[in-house]
Amino acid sequence: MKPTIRDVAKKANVSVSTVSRVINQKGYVHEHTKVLVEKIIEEMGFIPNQLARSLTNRSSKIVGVIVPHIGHAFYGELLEGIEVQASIYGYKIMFCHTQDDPKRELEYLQFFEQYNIEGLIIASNFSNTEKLLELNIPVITVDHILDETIPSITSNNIKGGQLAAKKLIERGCKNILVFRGPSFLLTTHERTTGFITELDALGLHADIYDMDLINPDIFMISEIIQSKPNVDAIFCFSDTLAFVVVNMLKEKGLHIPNDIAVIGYDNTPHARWMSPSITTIHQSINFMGKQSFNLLNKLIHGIELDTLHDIIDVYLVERDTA
Amino acid sequence: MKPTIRDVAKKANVSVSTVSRVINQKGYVHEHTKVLVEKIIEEMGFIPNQLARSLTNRSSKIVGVIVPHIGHAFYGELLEGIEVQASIYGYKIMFCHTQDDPKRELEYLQFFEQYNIEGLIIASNFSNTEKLLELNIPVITVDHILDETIPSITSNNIKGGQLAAKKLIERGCKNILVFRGPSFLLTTHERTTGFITELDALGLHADIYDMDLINPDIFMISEIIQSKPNVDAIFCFSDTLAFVVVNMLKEKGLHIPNDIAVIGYDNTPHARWMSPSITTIHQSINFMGKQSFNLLNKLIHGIELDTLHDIIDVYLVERDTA
DNA sequence: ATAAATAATGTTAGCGGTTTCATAATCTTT
DNA sequence: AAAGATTATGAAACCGCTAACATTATTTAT
Repeated sequence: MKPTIRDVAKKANVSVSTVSRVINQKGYVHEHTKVLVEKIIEEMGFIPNQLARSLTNRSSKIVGVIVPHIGHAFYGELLEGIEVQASIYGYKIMFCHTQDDPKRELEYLQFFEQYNIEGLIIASNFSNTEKLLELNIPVITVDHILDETIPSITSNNIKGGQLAAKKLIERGCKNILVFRGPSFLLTTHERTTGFITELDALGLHADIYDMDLINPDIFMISEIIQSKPNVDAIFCFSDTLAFVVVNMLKEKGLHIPNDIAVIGYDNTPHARWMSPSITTIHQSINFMGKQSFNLLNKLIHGIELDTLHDIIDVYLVERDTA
Repeated sequence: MKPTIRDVAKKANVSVSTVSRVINQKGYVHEHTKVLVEKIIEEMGFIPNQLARSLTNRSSKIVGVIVPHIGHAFYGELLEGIEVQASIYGYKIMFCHTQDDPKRELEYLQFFEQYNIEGLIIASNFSNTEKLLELNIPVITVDHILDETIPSITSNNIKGGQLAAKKLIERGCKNILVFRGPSFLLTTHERTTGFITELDALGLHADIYDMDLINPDIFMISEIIQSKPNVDAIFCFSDTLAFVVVNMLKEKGLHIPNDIAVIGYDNTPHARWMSPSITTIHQSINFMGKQSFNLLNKLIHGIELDTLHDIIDVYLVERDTA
């Protein structure tokens, strides 16, 4: 059986509170006894039971993270960023991937509550804002904004759209297609807005299509490209999409970027490996993850925020497709 | 403040033990009082505190998962599989990505212990087998075998190698290159063995190179291909690698698969989207994840195992590169 | 030297549950 | 109707730890 604080106390011939003081480095304890207790802790391999600790302090040192799909590169990287930062501050993360199922979201919210989690990071389009606020713990959202009052970390999607537009304008493109994401996402709207306003300023126009960013509908894409023979640029809202598009255009014998330019989004490794390598908008997903935890951490410790909604910078990575 | 079991008991005018019996559906409790208590639980929104529960039962309902990098598609998918299955059985998962740092592994092992995790799934090349066994909880490994006594879920890498070899032999390839993974991985050896034995049987030979499966060294690959002008097949141990290779070969104006055939490994989405689409060995990573949890779950509940080392089947996905 | 302040340690009551044991109420059985 | 079995409930100890409070030992100040 694992040794408890009482076992240690008995062996050290002191009271449990003294041992507790030693572990927590809190309150008075003589150097002598401190050394002794530490030696015995070491000897017995005593590890304080965090569950019991949490019960008394109501601080579990756990934060919850909700993502739609952990298997997707974006969320994996995000989670990695969050976890790295969390571990620095001694926090463990408990995660849930909802698969966009509101039932799972709710279920997990309960689980999290049962474990006294100290804060919650939401990267899914959570449907139940009220339940969230009932939680009475700090909550933040990442990559989207659920509510004006809930702090968030988002990417500068407007700038992302603008950068892409500027690049295409600079190339002299006039006949532009936008393969954007699903219209219910804030990111989709922001990128579109950024892109369109730049074009508008020059009286240019773009045809916009809603797509699945993760599992591109190859047939649909093919149809669209087929039906628009004189398009000279396509702005894709994910590298995955750009990837499929570039392959398709090459198949048709079109020269990229001379006949048609392509800009992707995300700067995934594949964008660099592709030939021609894909010009894309870089988002620091990992950094967003880190900042998410930092934000939550401030909230947990009652540190005042400079901004409720932090926006992470993006930049254009110039490569061979535009 | 969250209501506790005592709050419920008071409001229902019963003792805490009765409420406990109701929550756990255990022991005698009159139908009347049961209904009453349930109503009040509902009313007050009472959720039993799992931390307190764990303390008495020593069952935290948490399992730990250790992966090297959560940001990588393989581990993301694995984790997704594990989590889906775990949630079915009411288990939460706490994970750690070690970034191949043994210090982080040890650190997390301690954390896990503090939280009384009930079992541990290891997908990293854990360095400290003794510490692991000291843990006194069920441990399994996935995608590799750490120790003959530690149950595992692995992929049928030997068959994977064989399938690739058979396919290339069938195409009449004679001048074969293998871009495999790092030599310290079991998977690397198994796939190599499977591949080579098939070739050996026909007196064929292959040149083998060790590579980083995740961040391919583009320059090195290019050098090798350059220096071997009459190669007619390349077997890559990851789709990522195959991806880079295919792009490079296309660049050189070689026809795939007629001039040179390529087989990848993993069956990632990109393999399908690439043009030409990549012939590859499919591993059900998600399924491996599910099976990992199932295996661990059996161990946790003392259910006897049929096999200590379960091997998940693979198959060849025929596409355009071979 | 004595009071006051500080340091060192122990006792004990929780935290929010589960569980054993005791007791009371109800139902069988003969 | 009395004894025995079954059902229903409560009191209290305990899981492993923290923290408030009490107590004693040691300094420091006057």
